[in-house]
Amino acid sequence: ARLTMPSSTTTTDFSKPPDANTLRVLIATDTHLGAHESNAIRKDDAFLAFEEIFETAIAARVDCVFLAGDVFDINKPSRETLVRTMEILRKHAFGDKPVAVEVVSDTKENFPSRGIVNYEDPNANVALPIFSIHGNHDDPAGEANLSAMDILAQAGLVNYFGKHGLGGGGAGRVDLKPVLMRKGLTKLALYGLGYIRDNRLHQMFSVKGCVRWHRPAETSDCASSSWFNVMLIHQNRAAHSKNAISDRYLPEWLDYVVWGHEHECLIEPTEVPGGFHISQPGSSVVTSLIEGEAKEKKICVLEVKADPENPNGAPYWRTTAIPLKSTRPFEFEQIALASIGELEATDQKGLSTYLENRVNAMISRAHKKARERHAPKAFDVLDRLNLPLIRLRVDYSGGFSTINPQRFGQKFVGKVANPNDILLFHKSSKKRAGNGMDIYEDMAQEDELAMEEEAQAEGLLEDQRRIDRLVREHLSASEGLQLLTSNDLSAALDDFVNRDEKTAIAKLCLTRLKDVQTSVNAEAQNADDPTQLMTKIQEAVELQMKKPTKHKPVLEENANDGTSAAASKRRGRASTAAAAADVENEAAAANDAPTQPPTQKTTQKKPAATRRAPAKKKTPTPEPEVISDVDDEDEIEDSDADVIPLSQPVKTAARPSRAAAIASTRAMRKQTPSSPSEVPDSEDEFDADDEVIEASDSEDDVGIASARGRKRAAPAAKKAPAKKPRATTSRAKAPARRATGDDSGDDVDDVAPTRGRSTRGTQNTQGTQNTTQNNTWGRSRRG
DNA sequence: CATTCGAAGGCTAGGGGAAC
DNA sequence: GTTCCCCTAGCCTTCGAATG
Repeated sequence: ARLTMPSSTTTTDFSKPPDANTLRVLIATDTHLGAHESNAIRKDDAFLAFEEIFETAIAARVDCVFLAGDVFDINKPSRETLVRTMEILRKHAFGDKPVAVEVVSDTKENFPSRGIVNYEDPNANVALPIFSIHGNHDDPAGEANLSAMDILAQAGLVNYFGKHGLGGGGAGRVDLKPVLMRKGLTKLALYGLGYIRDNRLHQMFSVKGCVRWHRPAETSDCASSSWFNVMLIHQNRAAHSKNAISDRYLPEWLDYVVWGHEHECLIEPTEVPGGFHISQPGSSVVTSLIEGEAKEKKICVLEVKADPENPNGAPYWRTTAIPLKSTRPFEFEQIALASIGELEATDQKGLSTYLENRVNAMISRAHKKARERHAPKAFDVLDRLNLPLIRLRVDYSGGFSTINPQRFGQKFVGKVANPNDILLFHKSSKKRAGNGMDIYEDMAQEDELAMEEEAQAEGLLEDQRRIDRLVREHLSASEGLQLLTSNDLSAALDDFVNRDEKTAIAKLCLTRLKDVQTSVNAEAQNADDPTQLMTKIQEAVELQMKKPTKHKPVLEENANDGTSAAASKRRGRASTAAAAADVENEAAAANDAPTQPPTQKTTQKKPAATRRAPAKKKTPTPEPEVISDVDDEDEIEDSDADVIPLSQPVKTAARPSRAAAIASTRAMRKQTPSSPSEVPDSEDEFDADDEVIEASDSEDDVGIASARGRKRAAPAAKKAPAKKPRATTSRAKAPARRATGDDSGDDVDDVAPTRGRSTRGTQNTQGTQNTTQNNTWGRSRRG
C-alpha cells in the first residue's frame, strides 16, 4: 500500500538537524514514572529510562516528542515522583533553541485546559514541545476530572491532549480534533485519544456518531491527503481482553498509529491491510515479570517530509527504532520440571540445585547482554546493569513439589534485583490431566469450582435483576418517578453498588435536573399565558422523561453489537421518532431509527485495494455545525461516515510569535500597566479562510524559526557548538556498541532489529518497510 | 507480683479486580 | 489466561492497664 523511495541521506544520522521541510518526532510510551517506588533497588529505573528518552530526543535533534500515555505509574503520583518528573522535563523541554514546528489548529480546542500550546506561553521558555495523552494509570479522576498530566501541562512542561468529556448522552461521544502541525511544507495532523475504559470505547465505536473524526478540509490549495495523520491511542490491543480495541475501528485514512498501553515492544510499524501502520513502542521500564517485557525496550524517531515537487501530495515518512540502554536487564525463562530427565519428583535437594544452576546461567546471560550494550566500565559501575531482573517460571506438574521462592531467593541477594520472586511455580492443566492418578480428583475439583462460579455468576445476575425489578415495581408507578426514568435509576444503582461509584446517583440526579431545566426554559419562553406555560412545561418534562438513558441499561448484553436494540436506540437518538418511543420499548425505537433519511450521502465500504482518501469523496463543508447531522447516518460500520471536515482551522501569522509575545510581556512589565490588547488577539485571525494556507506554505522554515526565536537568535547560534558534542557522543555510541557486542554480526540489530524485515528490498513485495536501516521513505499511494 | 484482658500492630493467605 | 496489587480477615505477638 506504500510506495518507497530512496532517502536523500545515506545513513540514519541524527547528528544533523532535520531539514526545513522534515518534521522529526521522537515517540515513546508507558514510561510509568514512580513504578516500584518502594523498592530500593528498582525505584530509579523508570526515571533513568525517562531521562534517556529525552537525552535521545535532544541528541537526535527532534522537533517534538509524542508520548502515548501512562507517563506516570499511578493515578496520584507521590510528591517525589512528581518532582523528579518535572525536574527531568524542565531540564530537557526548556531552553533557548527555537521551536521549528508550528501548531496551526485551534489550540483552545486541542488543549482546553491551557488554551495554548506551551511554546507560545510567554512565561515558559520551551525548546522541545512534548505532546502527550493520558493512559489508564494516569487517567483523569475526581470531581474536576484532572489527571497528573494536567499538573505537567499547567507547569508548561507538556501539551496534554486527548482528554475527552464523553458527553452527548447514550454511549457517550468523542470528537477527535487533531493538533495540526506544520514545519515548512510538511503538515502533520496529530490525533489523540487518552485511555477510556475498554467496554465504553468499544460501545462508542459500535454506535454511529459516537466517535467523530475531524479532518482538515479539502481546499484547492491544500489537499486533505497532504496531511500526515498520526494517532496516539492507549487501549488494550491484545486478544486477551474481550473488549480489546481492534484496529478495524480506526479509519484507514490514518497513516501512523502509536499504540500505547501494551508493554511488549513491537515498535516496528506493521501495516493494517490496505490502511495505516501501527507501531507499539511498549513500556520503557519493566513493570511485570512476564515474557513480553523481557524484550529489548525501544523508542523510535518518526520523520515526515512533504514532497518538495508536489507539496500537496502525500508526504514521505520513515521510522528509526532506537534501543534504550539504561533499562535494567531482564531474563525470562519457563521450564516444565516433568520434561527434565535428570530430575526426580522426590529429590527436593536435586530440584533446588537444578533451579539454582538455571538461575545462575540466566544471570550470566543477562550480564553478557548488558556488557554488549555498554562499556565494561559502565557495567561495573551501574548497579542496575549488574543486578538484572530474573524470572524463572516453573511448571511443577507431574508430582513435583514447590520450594519456597523467598528462601530460594536468599542465595541471590546482591546478585539480582528481585531476589524474592525469581521463581514462579504453576501447574499446567494439560499436564495435570495427563497425570493418571490425579485426573479424577482434579476433574471433580474443577466441576465443583465451575458449579460454584456458575452459582456465583447467577447470583450476581440475579442481584442485578432484582435491583432492576425493585426499581420498576416501586418507583415506576404513576407517581413514583417524575424526573428520573427507571432505567436511569437502575443503572445508577448498579454503578453505586457494583462499581463502587459513590456519586453515581447524585450525578444522575444533577444531570437529569439540568436537562429538564434547560428543556423547560426553552419551552417556557414560547408560552404566552400561564395556562399555556403550564402545558408547555408539562410537555417539556414529559419529553425529557422519554429521552433515552444516559446509562447503559442494566443487564444489557452484546453491548458491543451495534445492531442490538439498545445500540439502535442510541443510534437513533437524534430522531424524534426514537425520542418519542417509550424507553422501555427498545425494539420500537430500533425500528424507527433506520427510517431516518441520511442527510449526507453514505459511503459504502469498499475493498481495501480500491479505497481512496475519503476526503476526496466528500464535499468540503465550511460549517462545523454540520457535525450533528452525522448521527442520522445509518452506516455503522463505515468509519468514514464519522469523518467531519474541520472548517479551515489552519492559520499562520494569526498567533503572536513567541518572541513577539515575550517582547510584549517584557514591555508590559517595564512600562506602567498598559492595556492587554497589546498582545494581538488571535481570535479574529482564527476564522482565516483559504488564502491562509497558501500564505502558510509560502512561509519557509527559516521564517518560522527566525520569527519565533528572533530575540534568541544569537544565543541559539552560540549554543549550537555546545550541543554538538552531545549529539556526536550519542552517535558514537552505536559504532562502539557494534564493536563490543556484535553477536549477530548485523548492525541492523543495533539500530532497529528487523524480525525478517530487511534492507534487501523486501519492502517492495511486502510494502510495509519503513525502517531505519534501509533509509527508505514510505508514502501513501493516495495523493 | 502474677494473671488476665484488650488494644494495637505485624504477618499471612486468600479474594477480587485491574493490568497486560 | 496469567500476573500483580490491594484489601480484608484471621491469627499471632507484644504491650500496657486493670484486677486479684
